[in-house]
Amino acid sequence: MEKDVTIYDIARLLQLSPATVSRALNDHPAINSNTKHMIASKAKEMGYRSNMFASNLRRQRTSTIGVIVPRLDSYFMSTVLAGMEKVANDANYNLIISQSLESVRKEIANAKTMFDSRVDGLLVSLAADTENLDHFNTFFQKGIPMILFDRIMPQKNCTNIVIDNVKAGYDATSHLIEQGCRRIMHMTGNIKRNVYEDRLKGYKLALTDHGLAVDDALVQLTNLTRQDGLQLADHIKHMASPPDGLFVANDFCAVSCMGALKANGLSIPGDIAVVGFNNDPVSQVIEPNLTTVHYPGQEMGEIAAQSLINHLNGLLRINTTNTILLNYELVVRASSLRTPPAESC
Amino acid sequence: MEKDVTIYDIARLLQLSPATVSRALNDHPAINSNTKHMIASKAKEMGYRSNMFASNLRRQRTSTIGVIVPRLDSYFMSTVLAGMEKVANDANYNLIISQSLESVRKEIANAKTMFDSRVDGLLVSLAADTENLDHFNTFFQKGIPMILFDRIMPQKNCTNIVIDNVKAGYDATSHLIEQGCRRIMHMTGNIKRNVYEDRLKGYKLALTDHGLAVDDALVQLTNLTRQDGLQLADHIKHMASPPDGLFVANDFCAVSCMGALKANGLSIPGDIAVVGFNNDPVSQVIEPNLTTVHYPGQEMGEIAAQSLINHLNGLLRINTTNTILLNYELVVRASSLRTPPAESC
DNA sequence: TCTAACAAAGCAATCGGTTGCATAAAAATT
DNA sequence: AATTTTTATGCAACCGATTGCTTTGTTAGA
Repeated sequence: MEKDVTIYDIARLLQLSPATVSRALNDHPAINSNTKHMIASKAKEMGYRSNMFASNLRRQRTSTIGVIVPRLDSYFMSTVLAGMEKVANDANYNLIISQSLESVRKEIANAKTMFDSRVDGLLVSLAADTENLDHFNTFFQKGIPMILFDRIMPQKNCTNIVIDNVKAGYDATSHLIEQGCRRIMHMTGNIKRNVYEDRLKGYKLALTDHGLAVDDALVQLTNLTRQDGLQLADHIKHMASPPDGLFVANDFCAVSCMGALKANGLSIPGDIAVVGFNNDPVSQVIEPNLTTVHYPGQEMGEIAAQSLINHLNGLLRINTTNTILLNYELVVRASSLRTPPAESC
Repeated sequence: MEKDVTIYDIARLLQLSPATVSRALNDHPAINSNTKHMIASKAKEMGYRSNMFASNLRRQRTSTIGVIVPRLDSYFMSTVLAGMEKVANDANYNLIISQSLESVRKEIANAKTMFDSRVDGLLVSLAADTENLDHFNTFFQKGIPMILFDRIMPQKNCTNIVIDNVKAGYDATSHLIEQGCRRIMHMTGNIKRNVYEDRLKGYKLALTDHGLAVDDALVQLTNLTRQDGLQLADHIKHMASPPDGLFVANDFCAVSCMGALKANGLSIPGDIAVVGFNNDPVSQVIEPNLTTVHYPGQEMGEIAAQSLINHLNGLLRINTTNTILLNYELVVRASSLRTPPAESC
């Protein structure tokens, strides 16, 4: 447990002042480059590492970014975080990650912890039941920047990073229609959340655009759990006129539902064509493989982190930008593909 | 962007010294309880929050725990992290989480970042190809405690938290044998990692204990990806004498393999009974539901974090403890259940 | 040769809590 | 009443890096 090397140690050995050492290590222009090299190599030799606390205390910043996500256990989220980590590391920022487990209560607690940890900025994807951003007011008041991604909510001075969920929902639904579906069911999550609300909007829009009626009995609002998937299959089984297409706002739930539908003797995509959302690896495990909407998590994470860091470094004001839309892609697989395209209008 | 409240502000208003305020806020016994209450309420009223950096700087500790895991995107890992977060929050510790993405290179970089962040302790689950713990030497030298969980490696002065993978592998294999399987294949991961090595050991032990020969052609070492699952199914298809039982060390891979096996016309569990590992939600999505080994991630996370924190608080020396074994459970589902038990020896 | 301009480095205060030691006041003991 | 003990608080140094301002030394220009 030997003592840490400080800039004072380096200064003493090199007969310099700590100020010079500090400036040299921070590549300050007023320091002679020979001196810089000498200091840098000595520091390395002695195994010096900067004391972030002293530095943070003086600088009044932490080089730490807080991340709050609903859950960590999705393929999508893990790619997002990988992207954020990459960018943050490169820029010498640390990440503090916490999960709200889809509950505002926990989200509020997380926000408080982040605030007390004095993060320089915040990257947030909202919990299912978050209705307002009041718990982030302390951040807004102090001018601590915050970026919302994926699960967003309009907010002054706050950049949002998303895909166009309306359009994605529209495309998914249109695809089913093109495959000959005429009674398309949609199961989605809590429509307090933009992602689900928007996908629902897109779904409805696609129906009307193609001259199909919107039937509220065909829209199921659930929590998108495995259980919900099973229940939907059961529900479909007992419907007088069951749907011939199904658009589920989440792959995992779609897959569990597919299993139950098949068990009920329905053929997919023959009797009912299915489209999911997110391109979770599970979509390629189920038989038939699930058609789904892919969007790049890694990229979303990178962009979110980079935008925040640029803002912190004064390179980009995030309050002038406001929404960044990323591209998505409808990945057509067997669960929805009826060949040849049925055109039985 | 108003100025932060400090203990000096509180001291001035209350006509006390900063020292008293500091002690009061830390519940120091030498401070009168009336004074404590007065200070506490004033602090609350003024919206005081402690400056962790000043505190850390002086105390020479960070109240931060570093966590390095192979990946975040598994159900198991997310429950582990949830458990850690819970315990850490309650004990006023922060978590810094990073993923090695199964690569030593990244793991080394993560360890360095953690070291520079001066975490008080480390919770680690090793990457697939980690062969030694040299990159943690800086921690050992400084006496920074480290606990390994799940993916472990024997190390002096380092508590390990695991399940008995040998026994679990043994049980899984025995279960298949009891269901009448006589040619049991085992697919596992990199056997540099204890979890896979041990499950393999258990598999072999079960075979010999039941008088079955160990056939190396029936042991497949892969990366347990979806692709590997598909390839195994293909391989099985072309085997002269195919197996009648399959034990895969990972649910996701097992499930992808099952899909391909079924596509090849094999019936599960009739032609081939399958057991996975981890009790991933996907095991309940596949048809037939997958028999698997469940073990409590949340609990593992809680125990790991609590042990570390106890050690940091001097309540428990982790170098005296050494291995904590958690219970697991074989969850029997349809993928392996042949009723009535076939006894065709 | 003398001064202006610039480059390089040092001084010392600062960030906000923490803590060993000293002190003062009150309570207990003789 | 005098002394010891206990309780409650204050003083001031300290943790390690940063930075505005000053100083010293050097080079260029007059």
